[in-house]
Amino acid sequence: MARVSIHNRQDSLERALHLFWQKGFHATSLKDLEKALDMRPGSIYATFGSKDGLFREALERYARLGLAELDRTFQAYDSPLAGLAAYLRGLGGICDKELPSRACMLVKSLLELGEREQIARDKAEELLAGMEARFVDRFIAAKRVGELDSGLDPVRLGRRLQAEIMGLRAFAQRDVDSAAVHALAEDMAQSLEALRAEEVTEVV
Amino acid sequence: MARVSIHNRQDSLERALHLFWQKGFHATSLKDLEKALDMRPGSIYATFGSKDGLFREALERYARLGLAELDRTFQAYDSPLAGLAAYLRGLGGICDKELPSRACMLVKSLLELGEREQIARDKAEELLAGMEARFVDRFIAAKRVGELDSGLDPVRLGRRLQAEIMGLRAFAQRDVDSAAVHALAEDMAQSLEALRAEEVTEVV
DNA sequence: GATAAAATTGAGCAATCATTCAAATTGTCA
DNA sequence: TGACAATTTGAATGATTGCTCAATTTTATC
Repeated sequence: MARVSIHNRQDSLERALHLFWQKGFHATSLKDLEKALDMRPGSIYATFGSKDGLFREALERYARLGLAELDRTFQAYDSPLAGLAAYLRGLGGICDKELPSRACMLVKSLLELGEREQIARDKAEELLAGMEARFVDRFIAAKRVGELDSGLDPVRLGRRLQAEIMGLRAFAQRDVDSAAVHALAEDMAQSLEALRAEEVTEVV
Repeated sequence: MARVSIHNRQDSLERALHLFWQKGFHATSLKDLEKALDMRPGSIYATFGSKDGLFREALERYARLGLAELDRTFQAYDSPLAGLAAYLRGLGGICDKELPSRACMLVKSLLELGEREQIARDKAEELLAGMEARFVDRFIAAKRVGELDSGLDPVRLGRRLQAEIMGLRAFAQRDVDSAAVHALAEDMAQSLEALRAEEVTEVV
């Protein structure tokens, strides 16, 4: 007994995500969003509460899709270390894709947002912590199957990997050759594979 | 035969740099700048032309100071590799300092600025290219003195190092323990030192 | 002290910002 | 078909944006 919405929430979020990822929070105006979502201000506010709220939901969608891709890569490899290396090598092709930005949206948000957007900032931090946890988890798995020397700290390795990926994608945001980014990712992947304990190489 | 300025240009730039580095380009308003520089809009525009122009000059100041610190570190070490590693370890203490931001301002700008601020964006790219060149130069020097295997590519190593630093500082922007950042920098420094060719270790 | 030139002021500009809300619209169910 | 309620609309809000410029102030030089 009521009117039904003509907009699909996930589709709207996808469009908003595209804009926010490309232009950042501050440079994306409500006018931009109105056009991209084909919604008038009232509808946007009735649906998402505020620009901040819409941004936060877009952030969550970004992280969810990113984690899904991460897991998809990991599941394609029996070896945890090989999965991580494959993910890095995949990022090497980031310049060849058509993306709103080559930099990670979580990092862009972390660097852009200040105290005035504290809630969204906290959300970005939380999602980054989730990504870190995923990396740490893979290093723990690698240790369990004997791919990693028992002296190495999975938490430290996970953080290091996250920092490397942040750096790779920030570097890729520069106006550089795709080949340079491929080479960079390859170097990072090889460093990661060099962690492999030599005693169990036959497990690969 | 004319009135003399009461403002020191470098001092004004330092204050503007502090604000821009902390809040980013978009979140820094002219009102903020007027207060920080203790200048009225007319004076700011007469001196720097535009918000964009002021930002660009602040960026240049940031890069100039950064390069100076880089060189200062390098000059303190005879070994190029040791100098680079020391710079990395120094960055590990970034959480302990009082800075407008722990992230690199060039990276913040690279990620935040879009087509509408193309000129400032190009400036950030140019300055980042200059930093990369400095790193490459050190790896070339390391190769010359035999610290580096002749098979390694200094350009590739320089880019890798820049990406690592970008990642380290982006990671440090997260709400993490200072100790985690110290450990991260230490790990990166050790990876760098692992490049040292074993035949000439006595040069250190 | 008069003059000229440079520097500074700050009110005010048009444009844009995120946001609100009363009114209009639309689909559902009785 | 009529009534209800969720949804959408878009004009209008007050605040803020970057910026301009005529008027004023200041100081060196004659």
